[in-house]
Amino acid sequence: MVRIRTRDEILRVAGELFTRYGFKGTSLHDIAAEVGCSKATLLYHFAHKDAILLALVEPARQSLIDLVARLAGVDDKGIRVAAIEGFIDLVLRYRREVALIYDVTPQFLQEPRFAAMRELTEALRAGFAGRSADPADHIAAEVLLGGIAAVVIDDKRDEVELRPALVAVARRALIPGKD
Amino acid sequence: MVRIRTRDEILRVAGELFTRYGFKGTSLHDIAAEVGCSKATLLYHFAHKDAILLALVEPARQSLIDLVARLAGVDDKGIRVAAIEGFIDLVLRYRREVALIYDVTPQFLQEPRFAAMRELTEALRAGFAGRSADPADHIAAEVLLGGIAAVVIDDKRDEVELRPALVAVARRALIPGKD
DNA sequence: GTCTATATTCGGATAGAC
DNA sequence: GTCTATCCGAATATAGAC
Repeated sequence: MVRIRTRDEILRVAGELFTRYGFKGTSLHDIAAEVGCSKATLLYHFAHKDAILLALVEPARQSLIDLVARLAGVDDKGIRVAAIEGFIDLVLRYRREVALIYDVTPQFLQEPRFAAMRELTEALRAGFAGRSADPADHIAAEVLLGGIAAVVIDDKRDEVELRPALVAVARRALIPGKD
Repeated sequence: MVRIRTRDEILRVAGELFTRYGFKGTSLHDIAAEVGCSKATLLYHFAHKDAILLALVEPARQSLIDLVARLAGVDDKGIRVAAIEGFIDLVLRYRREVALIYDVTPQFLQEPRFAAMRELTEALRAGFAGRSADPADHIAAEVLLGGIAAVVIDDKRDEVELRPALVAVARRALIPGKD
């Protein structure tokens, strides 16, 4: 039972170090030292360094897939509110993972498993824009998508304080006549 | 006259490569090969790799200092519009430099010359929030600041199309009753 | 000012014993 | 499953000739 615990411990430590020093700023040596094992042990549990990060962000990626699938079933009238609240809930739940993904972008967008991420964020963007074809709505959606992500990464406030403020600013910016 | 041209050429090439492959993704070898000189020549003109990037973003940094100084003289009534338009004009003018700064953040925020950048963006943030003390206004300002930066970095549209859309979404989001 | 050659450090990854 | 030892490549930076 020590076996499985080592793997979990690697993920825990790597998550902390990647968050604090960035992915490139954290070496296998750093992780091994903190875990109290050798680099070889790291690479017994994970094929390579990238695989550690992939494992860390996998739950967030799955949640994004679920959200996009759910939005596909929402009609045009409710799409903006559903996309805004769904996205904000998602990034607040996975703040650390969002920070990690932004840290390694765009390098990881070439990873096969992350190539599909483009389509996912594009679907989300369309939801923010209320499925409008107007470029101005498209741009506004991008501003909010990027801005909300930036805030959950940098801001130290907790989600209880952030959530209503984020929802409010997104609604003002994206839904006409709602302020 | 070849002397000064080599330095300029290094900056030109480094700007391209940093933009395309990122700062860490570009080695001195890469730059030297593209310029057609040796790594040693690079380090004759610049003390180290970081100095090349600092030189590239210096004009943008100066413009930000100027903008913040200008905003200090604007009264509360006009501060939000002045901050919004000033910031958007700035980042549209220095799109490449903004992308570079975001690429190397937060590592470079520890650089002495860039430590002051925190105060600068904080002043800008206060302007976006209309100098309000309400945390919700603070958060909304952060969303717009980060979102606008994200768009000028990623979006391929030209500034003629981006500028009015960015100003419009920022005004809707930040200035009550103006949509 | 520019070069070649090299020092040095560091990082990811592998081999093979236990 | 975990270790020690080691390899290999990459990258920044320096030394010294021209």
